[in-house]
Amino acid sequence: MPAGSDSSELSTLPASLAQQLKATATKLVLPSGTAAFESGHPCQAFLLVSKGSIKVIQHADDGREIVLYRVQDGETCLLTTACLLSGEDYAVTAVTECQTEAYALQATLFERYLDSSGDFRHYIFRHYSVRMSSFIRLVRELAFGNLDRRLRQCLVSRANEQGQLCLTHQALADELGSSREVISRRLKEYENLGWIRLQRGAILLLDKKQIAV
Amino acid sequence: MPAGSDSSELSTLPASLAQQLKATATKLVLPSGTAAFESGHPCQAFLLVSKGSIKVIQHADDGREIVLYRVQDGETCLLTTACLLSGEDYAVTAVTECQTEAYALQATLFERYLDSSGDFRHYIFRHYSVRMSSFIRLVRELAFGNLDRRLRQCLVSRANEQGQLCLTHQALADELGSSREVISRRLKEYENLGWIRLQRGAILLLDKKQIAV
DNA sequence: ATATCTGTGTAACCTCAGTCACAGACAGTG
DNA sequence: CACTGTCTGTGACTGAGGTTACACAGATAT
Repeated sequence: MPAGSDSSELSTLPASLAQQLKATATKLVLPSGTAAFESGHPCQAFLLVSKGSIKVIQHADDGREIVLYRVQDGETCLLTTACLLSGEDYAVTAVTECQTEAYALQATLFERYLDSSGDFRHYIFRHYSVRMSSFIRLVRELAFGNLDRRLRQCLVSRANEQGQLCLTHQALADELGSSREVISRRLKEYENLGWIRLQRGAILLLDKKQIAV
Repeated sequence: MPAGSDSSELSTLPASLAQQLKATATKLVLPSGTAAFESGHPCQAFLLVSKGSIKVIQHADDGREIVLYRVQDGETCLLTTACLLSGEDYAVTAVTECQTEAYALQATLFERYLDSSGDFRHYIFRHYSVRMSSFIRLVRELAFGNLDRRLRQCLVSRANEQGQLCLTHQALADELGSSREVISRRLKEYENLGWIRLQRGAILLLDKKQIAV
């Protein structure tokens, strides 16, 4: 998550361009839990998140789900870009995780920026690269990795500076495409090992070093 | 060069641009089984396959492997693009599956084309979109799907017009990130169901409709 | 023909993770 | 306070798929 830690508001874009984008786009303020877009719907606008967080989810037939990635401060949704460019419908769903501010750029405007602004292109391309790498990692973990490692990574990467996560076991299961009982079991193990302390609706990491392997 | 060469060579690019690219790039002819690039190595040039096929592979620690995607006639390697743009090393390996012709474009040249040619950009972006969708599908299948469906899809998609595949069970296992015995079992089932006929080093699809579900 | 290599068939086993069922535990509400 | 919904803990079961171990068959080389 190093990219997201920037001082928010499209900070990786030159100020003038960011200004211009904001001026031509529609500003949205989405409450927590809103669907930014849904699987099966057509894609109409390019999305730029200026503040907040949107998680992009793939649903299984049986109700399970897995988080593919997050779009946070100053980032764009790559799948939106992909859908815009290919004209396909969304194959995934996106939900805000907290109140989120975003700019929606009409498809035609998006294309115009893409053609006219080198900075904008670099910005988009850079994101593509990062996202691609993260997908590769995800595929690797899913194909060969064990849930154990994925859960541990998830704990570390989602904890705040104090090593605390305010997530239920179910939320973690949804994040990883697993089920609640499995996660509860694992977490209990970690607690017995002294790595974490479990609280209702929260987890405290006691030994980040041990967890992150 | 016969006029027909355009049909297989970078056909989605305007002829003039394809011409220009070829002129400024280095042409490579790689025998079957050559590593086009390897995990851990830096990325030095943009790759454009004009003829043949390169498979991009992710290795597990235990020797298993999974094919992430293929780069074929007229396509580019997206991970190469991603690595070039982000400056990261390759995290995967690429191996030619047959004698393959490709054009290698220096990183600086690549960036120049990206800046100067709208056609080139569209070409690159289009590919990104397609690849992205396929990754989403792969993640979905890995996270929730069963091997059965993946194997069946693989059989159908890799068969020639006569419904024949010249692949060993091991090769199929490597394609799917599974192991030989598991694949052999499954294939035997399919044969008992009358869907396929097994031969040494080859598989004959008898009932594509049934298989592809 | 013998030896060797590669590919396939199969049984027994093991592990991981998902599911079912249920019991508490905590927090908020009327 | 009791009631209710949400969250967690746990045991028992199940199934998919990976692993081990061998047998054997077709191909190729000596």
